[in-house]
Amino acid sequence: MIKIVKPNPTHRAVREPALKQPAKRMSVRVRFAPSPTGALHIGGVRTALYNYLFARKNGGTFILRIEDTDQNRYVPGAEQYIIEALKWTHLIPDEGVGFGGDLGPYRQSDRKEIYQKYARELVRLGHAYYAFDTPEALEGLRAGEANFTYNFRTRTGLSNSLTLSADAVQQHLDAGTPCVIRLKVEPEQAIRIEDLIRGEVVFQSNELDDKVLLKADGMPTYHLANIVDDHLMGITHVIRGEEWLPSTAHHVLLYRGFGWEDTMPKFAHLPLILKPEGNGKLSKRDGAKFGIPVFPLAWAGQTAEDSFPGFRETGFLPEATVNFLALLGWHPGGEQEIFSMDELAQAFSIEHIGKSGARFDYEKAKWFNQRYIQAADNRALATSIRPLAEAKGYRSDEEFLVRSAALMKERVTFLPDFVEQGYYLFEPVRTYDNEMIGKKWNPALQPHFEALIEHVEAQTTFEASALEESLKEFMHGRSLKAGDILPLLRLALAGTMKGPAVFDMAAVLGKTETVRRLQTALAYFLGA
RNA sequence: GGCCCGUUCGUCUAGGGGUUAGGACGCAUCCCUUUCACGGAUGAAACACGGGUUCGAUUCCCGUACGGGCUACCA
Repeated sequence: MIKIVKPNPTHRAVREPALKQPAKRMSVRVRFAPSPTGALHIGGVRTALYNYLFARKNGGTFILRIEDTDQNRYVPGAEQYIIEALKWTHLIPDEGVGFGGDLGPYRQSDRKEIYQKYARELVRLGHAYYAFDTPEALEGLRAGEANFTYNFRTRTGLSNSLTLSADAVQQHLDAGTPCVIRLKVEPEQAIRIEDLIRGEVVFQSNELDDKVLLKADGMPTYHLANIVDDHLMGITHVIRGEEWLPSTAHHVLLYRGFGWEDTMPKFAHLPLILKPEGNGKLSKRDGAKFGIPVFPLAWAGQTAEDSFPGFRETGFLPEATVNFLALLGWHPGGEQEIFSMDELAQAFSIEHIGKSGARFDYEKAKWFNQRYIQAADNRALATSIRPLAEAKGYRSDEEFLVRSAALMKERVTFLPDFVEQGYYLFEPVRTYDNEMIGKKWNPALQPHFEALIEHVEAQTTFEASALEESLKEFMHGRSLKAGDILPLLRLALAGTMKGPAVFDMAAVLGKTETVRRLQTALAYFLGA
């Protein structure tokens, strides 16, 4: 693997192109670049996953860059949330905020001066210009004409360094008049993009507006920051959501303007994740609407409306979450459904990413989780169950949890189900299935049941198969059918007809507890 | 409105000029099991529509419809 060492970009002269190596000889470098405006949406996790898998597949580098250039939308804690979410899903960046790396800083608010320098450079090169129009003035224009755009047609009648005299511009700059820097889009150009997922996409520059590159507060917009950073960080492939496709033409113009087109990254625009029902892309509000998590981790916002449950808290295993997400919009062909992270990385290719939006299928997500729980090691499950048991004040010793996990793993969907559906392994029966008791119990059974309790009490070993053998012998001796006694035994131990094999439950519960439950149940049966 | 993207079972998808259009989730039935699950088997279920091109289109091209995204000094 050839590692290209680059000098610190902040010390580099602006006009020098940073990277001259042909793209094909560079090792793959991809970035996940979320904005810390709140909890990371599950779609964002999928974007991170695809970037991660692409990097892994190609022996490349996966970078986390925080795009916090909008000071108004900054949400405290969001950055930490993003990092924690990536860790939970095992999408560990090789470089980035919180992960080191030589091409930082990786937080855009820490790179403000860099963008300003490049923005001015683009003005000098004639591909950008200062604009002094106030936001209010532009709003007024939009109010008058709904389709108003700041472009090659309208800019000649507006207040900017293209229409003002050099002196007037200098005066404004000296006086510190608030201004932005805009991209100067030249008309009559066709901009072709070779998208790795969609093929050729063509835009006409006449349709494009003169995007703001540097805002009046000195911060760059996404468009400028993204190009400057991708270039300085040596990004080879931009894998991002489809919502960015329309602005990619502007991005290409920026690469051209800076003279970086020969090292421009390749683009791959991912299809969106759609709502479970109805139209449109999955949004955070859909979580409450459909009663499903749409975030990897729970998020506690300022208000109840801004607080959301997460996959983790719902009881999803990270591996199942990743597997589910990976197949939402991508499939390698073939008939395999269950993939480990290594297998995903091995099988991954951008060519197999679908073009159309993928509906968020929660039933499928549940199925994956169930499969992963079934396949999980009992001891690993015990570790996951322990905090849940402790939270309820249940016993949580290793061996007991391991045995409980073994009994319940094939009938749960989520981690908390172990202590909720299977609560009777941890605490006495809360409610009995009266309908079933009505069907199975009759007073004539009382002496047999009493004898059963004695019989159980007399057991020397308390292991499932021995117990089963012994009880079957007991029933045979009294001419009782399994159907006469076993359902009642189950009801006594669990209160419900659902659950693990009775003898397994008895063994896990232990003799003392089993006898106690039989006694309690008998009293209940007699009273019922 | 304008620009851009998309459309195979209900859902996620495989496939690709000639296939009984394959798999998975979900659903239904059956088997296993004196519980519930797991597992196994079977079944119902799809190429949006209209024109081309072609001996032949679900597959290629063009329209239409429908869906989606973008259209900020947000990302």
